[in-house]
Amino acid sequence: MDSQREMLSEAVWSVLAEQGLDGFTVRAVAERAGCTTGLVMHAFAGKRELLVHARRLLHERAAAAFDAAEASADAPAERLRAVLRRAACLTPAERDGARVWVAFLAAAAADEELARVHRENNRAFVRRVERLLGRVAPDLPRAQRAVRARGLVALVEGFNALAAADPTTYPARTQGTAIDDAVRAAAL
Amino acid sequence: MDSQREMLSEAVWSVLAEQGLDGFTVRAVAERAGCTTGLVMHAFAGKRELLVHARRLLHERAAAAFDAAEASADAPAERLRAVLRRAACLTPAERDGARVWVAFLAAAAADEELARVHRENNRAFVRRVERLLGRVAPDLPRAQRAVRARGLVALVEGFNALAAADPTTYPARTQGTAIDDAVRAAAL
DNA sequence: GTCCGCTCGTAACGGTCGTTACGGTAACAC
DNA sequence: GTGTTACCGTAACGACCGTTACGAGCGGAC
Repeated sequence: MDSQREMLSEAVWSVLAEQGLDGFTVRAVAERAGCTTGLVMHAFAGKRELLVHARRLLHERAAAAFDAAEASADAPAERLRAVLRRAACLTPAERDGARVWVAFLAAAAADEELARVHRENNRAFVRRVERLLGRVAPDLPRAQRAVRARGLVALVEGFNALAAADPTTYPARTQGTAIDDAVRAAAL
Repeated sequence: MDSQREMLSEAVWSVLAEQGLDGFTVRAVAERAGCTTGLVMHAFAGKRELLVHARRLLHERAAAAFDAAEASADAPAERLRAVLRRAACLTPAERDGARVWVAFLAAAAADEELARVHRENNRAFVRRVERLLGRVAPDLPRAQRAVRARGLVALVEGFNALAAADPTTYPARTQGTAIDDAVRAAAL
């Protein structure tokens, strides 16, 4: 069943957010999901496939959230701003997502398939930002647009990584205004 | 001996850069250092202390490199630019450092002491950027300076994290020009 | 009612982990 | 030369890991 795989992937997120990569074991996921390792190993071929599915599902949900954020505004600059703010983890609940993201990134360092999934997802996000930035500043040369889009992505993901470990130094208000400033600067 | 602890910490970096957090075992570190687990456990009380020492040493070396970068220029804007470029991992050799940084960040999610060390180090870096930015734009209100400094730090660390996993999408030239643009925008 | 196939909990296996205990050995005082 | 001490390699222990094997339970086909 596919809904069970999704439920298990959500358990993976929960474990990663709470216990980090070290605490991510098949047993911990099973306990979090309220089942035993038997179900986990029945739904997935192994631990690696469990991680990859959770990573892919995370991206699918994020992409859907970005689509909704885009549709929530009309002005090009407002659309870009809405997507970037959505990518940033500004609420405490979303901060768990940032911890999960860092865990996936660290896991990708030793797993080529996870690294490939990460690259695909991040490149899709870069293309989205490039497209939105192209609407905001149509006269911007392609090369400059590529640089500025990557800068915006790095800013947001950097905030995510840093706020996951130190939310006091990187509160939501600071992230929000820094993102707004960066969007304004990129549009010039 | 203290030089042995440094040598072991360098072995920790090497293992983290090459095999990630999963490959970080006491045995792997010993093999990389050309010794056995006996020496490792004699030099450190346990695996956790080994990680913490490697993290602290990484910060000390980075701080020294930042001091040197600051001293390499006279103009305030140039100093800020030099420090931020030093913080970014632009050469292939430095990219290992970014992978190590991501691994430490992920490990800090489950280890409060590692998280504390990370926060201390990152806050020190934020203060450094704030101080340099204050020289570049003395009239900037304190609150705005705090926001812009954190934005610069997030940009650089975001580039590090993203380039560690996908150096093709985030080449050195792109990072460098994005950082230069951001410094210019922050100085206004 | 009976059989079958699917689901998933249970138990165990081999392996690797962090850590501990112990012994060999080299350097040094005398 | 001999005793002492600190260093560190060796081996092993208990714990926990991913994975496998197996069987109980159960709904559907006929």
